Amino acid sequence: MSDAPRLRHQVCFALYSASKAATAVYRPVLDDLGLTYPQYLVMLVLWEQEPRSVRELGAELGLDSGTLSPLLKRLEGLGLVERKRSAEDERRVDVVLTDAGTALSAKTQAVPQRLADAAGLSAAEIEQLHATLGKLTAALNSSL
Amino acid sequence: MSDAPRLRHQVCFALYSASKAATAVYRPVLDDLGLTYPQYLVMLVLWEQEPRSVRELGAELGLDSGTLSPLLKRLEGLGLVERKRSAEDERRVDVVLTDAGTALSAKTQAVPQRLADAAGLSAAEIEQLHATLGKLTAALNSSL
DNA sequence: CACAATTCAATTGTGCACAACTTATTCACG
DNA sequence: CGTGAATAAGTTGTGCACAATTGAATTGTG
Repeated sequence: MSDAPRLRHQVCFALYSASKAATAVYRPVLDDLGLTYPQYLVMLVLWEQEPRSVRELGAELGLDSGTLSPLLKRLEGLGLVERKRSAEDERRVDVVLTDAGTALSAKTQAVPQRLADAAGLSAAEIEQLHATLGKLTAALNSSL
Repeated sequence: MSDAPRLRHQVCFALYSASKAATAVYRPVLDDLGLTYPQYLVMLVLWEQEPRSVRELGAELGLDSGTLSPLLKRLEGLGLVERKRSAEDERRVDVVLTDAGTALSAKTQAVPQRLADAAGLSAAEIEQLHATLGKLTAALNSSL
């Protein structure tokens, strides 16, 4: 019996639980903005730079068109983004922010602080966690 | 523009990406076993101790009956578990392993090693990551 | 230039996550 | 003891994640 892998010993489960807990902390704040967590991630990418094709968004976030297409349709329904076929390459769909989408950025300043407040970790621990997760994700993705 | 939170700086996104990458590493192995990752988590709990009520499984995994009820129905369909109303408390449903469910444990020995191999982190780094994630999850969950 | 291979986005289908609600059972307290 | 509160599991509905497929546009190569 003790030769079976145990739940509490699995780093994988620790990641899964931490990720769920983090999005749960964000949820009430994002609810006020009318966004889900993945929608917020897409908006973050667009606030940094736009227009972005569906493919570029997917590369940044690690999501495919099967996830992004309906998500972007919902963001468009909310009036936050617009989608239009690229003129140069008609395969591409460029996603741009509307005025409302751009304006929403100002209301999200407090969002990351929420996690930091609830984390119960020192700035140094956060920093190290962030660095280790980055190394881990890169190594895991390159092993596929 | 630079006052907007940026994707790469968000620990939340690092957790989200790492968790997805970890389950992606597990996926081909679990596919061979005919399990999804959440189904594997449920089996891990049952291999440690059974029977378990739906509520107990949910408490271990942080999942509610809305997620577990259909998942357990699928595990039952695979012939790995059985569900029966508890005799003492007819509100409860006890989940027990079938012989096939118990036997499956032997085939999962190599699963966690897969992640360790692909992680590219030292044992010490893994250990520290695990500890930090545990602290973080506990703090986040208690802040809700 | 023709046309096969590739790329991009969308769609379909399965399964997970979670909120809200329903129903059945048990518990608590008056 | 009886009834209202609490608890357990299930269902419904929405949205995300991902595999597989489709169809349109582009690219590369002969």
